[in-house]
Amino acid sequence: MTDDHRSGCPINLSLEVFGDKWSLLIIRDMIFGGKRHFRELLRSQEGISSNILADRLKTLVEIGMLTKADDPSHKQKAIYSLTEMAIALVPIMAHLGAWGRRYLPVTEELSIRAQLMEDGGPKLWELFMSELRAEHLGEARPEGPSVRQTLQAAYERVVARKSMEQQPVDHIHDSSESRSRAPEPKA
Amino acid sequence: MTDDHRSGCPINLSLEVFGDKWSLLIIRDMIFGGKRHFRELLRSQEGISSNILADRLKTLVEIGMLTKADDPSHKQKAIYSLTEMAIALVPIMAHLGAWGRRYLPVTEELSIRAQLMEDGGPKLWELFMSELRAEHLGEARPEGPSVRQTLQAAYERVVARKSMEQQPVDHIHDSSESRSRAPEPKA
DNA sequence: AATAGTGCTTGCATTTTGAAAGCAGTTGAA
DNA sequence: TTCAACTGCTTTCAAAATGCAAGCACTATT
Repeated sequence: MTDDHRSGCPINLSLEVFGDKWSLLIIRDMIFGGKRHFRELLRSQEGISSNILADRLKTLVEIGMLTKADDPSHKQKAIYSLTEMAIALVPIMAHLGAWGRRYLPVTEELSIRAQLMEDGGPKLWELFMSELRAEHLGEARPEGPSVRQTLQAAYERVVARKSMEQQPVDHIHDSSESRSRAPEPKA
Repeated sequence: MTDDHRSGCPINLSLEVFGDKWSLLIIRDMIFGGKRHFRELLRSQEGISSNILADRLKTLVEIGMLTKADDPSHKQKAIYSLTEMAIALVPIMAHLGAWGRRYLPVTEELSIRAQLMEDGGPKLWELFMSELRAEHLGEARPEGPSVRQTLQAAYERVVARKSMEQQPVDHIHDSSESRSRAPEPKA
């Protein structure tokens, strides 16, 4: 049972599910990064540690946002899949990305996907969701180029351009991350 | 300063702002409940404790989601106001509510607002946001009936109906909360 | 036979959360 | 003028969550 919720409010219940700093990032990496394995998810931008990842994956499976299965190619590999419950978060991800892009100090390369999602609007989100259903639930893959690959390509183009602009040569002498908003104070 | 973010990803940065169990509930109570004072916010459905509330309000003000001002009517009262940054969360609240309603064990009375928001769609959200800008930012109030009052009235109608349906008489003999989905197993 | 994965688990220190009580004022009614 | 109720918090201390580092029992590759 364990039906001890703080209240039956849908917003509260949603927060009980992913009101923490990691759960949504795992879903994000599965949706936008196409990650399916533990070790892949461990290499997140934000550096989740293995015990936390293990705990969250377990919880997400219990809740019904993910399913876990054996990978036929490797006896020790597990494959995690999104359920419809998790795929239904795509619009929320898009809104969160748009909101963060507008009000928070995002970097250009890590927010280009959010921008494309925002520009694409609900139609693109639906297409992406169909694609995810194909990948994770065995449905028929929609026609046309993959949304995830399109987003990924845009990301890589930004990374390439930025490394050209700032370091056309080969020696790296600075590691400060450039933000796409709020340029350096003039010291 | 304190620019130590885990990454410049907009979803990550959003979670750094309200990736916890309480911050969004405070915003929810201000948006949908019209609450502006500490003691009002303390009486949340979920029972936030005063130290957590104080801490979150402080953080939300620092981040720029809220502003704090003296209440002219009482020398010890503070009034909290939403900024545009917080008002821009209305669509996310709507999506979160819709998602929770679909996948989690919500109660009917606490999810009727979410249903009306979902039915109303982006047009209603925009109207609600205008109303909040009037209330919190001093802009001109949109014409027509108040969205919040409409939602509140619907909530009260459900509460009234449910208390009629289940307890037409006066003695209460059961305190189990009825959920609007997942009826009791037939034991 | 050695090396590089595989999904985790185990300690253990640090940080965050949470319930309860308290506090220095202010206000409104008797 | 006294007093109870109310104001936005703060303090205390226990419990829970988080996070880093290391390790583990395998499996697959070379």
